[in-house]
Amino acid sequence: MPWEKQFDKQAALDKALQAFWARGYEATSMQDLVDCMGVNRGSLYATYGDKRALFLSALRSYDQARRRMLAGFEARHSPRDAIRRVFQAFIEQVPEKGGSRGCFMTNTALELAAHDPEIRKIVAGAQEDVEAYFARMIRKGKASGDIAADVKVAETARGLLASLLGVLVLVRSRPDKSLLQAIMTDAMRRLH
Amino acid sequence: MPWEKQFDKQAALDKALQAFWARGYEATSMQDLVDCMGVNRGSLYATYGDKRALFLSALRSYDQARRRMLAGFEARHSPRDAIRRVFQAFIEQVPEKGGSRGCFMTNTALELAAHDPEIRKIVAGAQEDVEAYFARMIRKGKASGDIAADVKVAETARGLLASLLGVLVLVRSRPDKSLLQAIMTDAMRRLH
DNA sequence: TCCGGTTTGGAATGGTCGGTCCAGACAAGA
DNA sequence: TCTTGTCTGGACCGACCATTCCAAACCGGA
Repeated sequence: MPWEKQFDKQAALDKALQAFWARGYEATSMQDLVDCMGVNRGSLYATYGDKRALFLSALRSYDQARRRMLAGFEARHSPRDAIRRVFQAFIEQVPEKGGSRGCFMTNTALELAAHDPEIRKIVAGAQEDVEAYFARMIRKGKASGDIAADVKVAETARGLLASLLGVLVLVRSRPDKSLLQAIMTDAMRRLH
Repeated sequence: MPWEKQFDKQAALDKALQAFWARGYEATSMQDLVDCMGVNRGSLYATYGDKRALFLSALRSYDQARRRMLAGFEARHSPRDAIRRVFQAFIEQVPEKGGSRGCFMTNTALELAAHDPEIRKIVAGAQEDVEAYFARMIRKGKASGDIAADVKVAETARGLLASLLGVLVLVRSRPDKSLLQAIMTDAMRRLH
C-alpha cells in the first residue's frame, strides 16, 4: 500500500471553512479554495467531492466546533454567564477596523437555507440546539436562584435566540462593539 | 425626438428586485435578469448600468418601499401596534409550504455588507432608521400611556431591532409562523 | 413617404466557472 | 533495482459569466 495521504485533511478543511465563512458559498470559487487550502484540484475533488460537498463538510465541522464551545461554557460558567458568553464570543471577534465574519451558520442561513433543504436542516438543527442550550441554562439558573423564578423557559430561550441572531446580523452590517454590547445587555434583562 | 422608452423602468426594476431578493446577488445572473425583467441585454445595460449598479437601484427601491411601509404604520396605528405591525409584516409573508424570501435588506446585510462599503452604508442606514422608528414609537407610547413609563427608549429600540433581525434570519431557516409569533410576543414584552 | 435617432434582439467577446483527466512523481515492498 | 498503485500538478473541457457591439426594426416628425 504505497504512499499514504500527503496533506492534513482537517487542516485543509479548516482553510476552506475560513474562505466560505469570509465570502460565502457563491462568491468563493474552486480556484480560491485550491489556492488557500494548498491542495491541488485533483486531490481536492478526490478527498471532499464537489464544491457543495466540501461546503457541507466545512459547515458540519463548524457546527461541531460550535457544539464544543457551548459545552465548554456550560461546564465552566454559571448558567447566566454561560448565556452571556455566547453573545460575547461573537462580539469580541469584531475587529476595530473593517467588518467581521460573524457566524458561518447564520451567514449560511440567509444565503442558502431557503433554497437547499439539506443545508436548511443543518442550520435549523444548530439553531434549535442553541435554543435548547438557552432553555437548559435558564432551567439550571432558576433552580440555583441565579435566574428569576418567574422567567418562562421556552419563550425566553426563543427570545434570546432571536436577539443572538440579531447580533449576528449586525456584526456584519454595523460592527460597533458598543451597539452590540447594549443589545446583549437588553437581551440579558429578560433573566431578571 | 422619435420613439421614447419601450418599457416601464420601475416595473422592470421591481422584477429585478424580486430576483435578487429570492436568490441573492451572486446567484442571480444577468441572463436570469434579462429573462425575468423582459428587457433585452442592451437596454438593460443602457438603462441601469452594470450588474452592481442594477442591484444598488433595486436595493434603494426596496429601501424606499420600507420607508413608506413604516410611515403608513406610524400614521394608521397606535405606537404599540405600529411596532407590532413591523414584525407581523414579515411573519405574515411566510408561506405554508417552502421558504420565504425574508427581508431583502437583511439578506444583503449578510451577503454583501461586510465586503462592500457602499452597500454597508445603505444597509446600516436602513437599520438605523428602523431603530429610530422604534424609538419614536416608544416615546409616543410612553407619552400616551400606551407603553410603560419606565421603558428605556434607546436601549429598548435597539433590543427590538435585534429581535426583528432575528426573526428575519429565522424566516429563511425555520419558516414556522408559531415560532416567529412567539418571538414577536417575547419582543413586545419589553414594552410592559 | 421618407428620414433621424433610439431601441431592439441577439451574436460575439474574453474570461472564469465547476469539474475531469492524465502523464509523471513518488514511496513501499519485491 | 524494479514493480506497483496512489497521489500530484496542471492542462483541459464545455458551460456560463458579465459585458460589448451592431445591424435591423421601429416610430414621430417632415
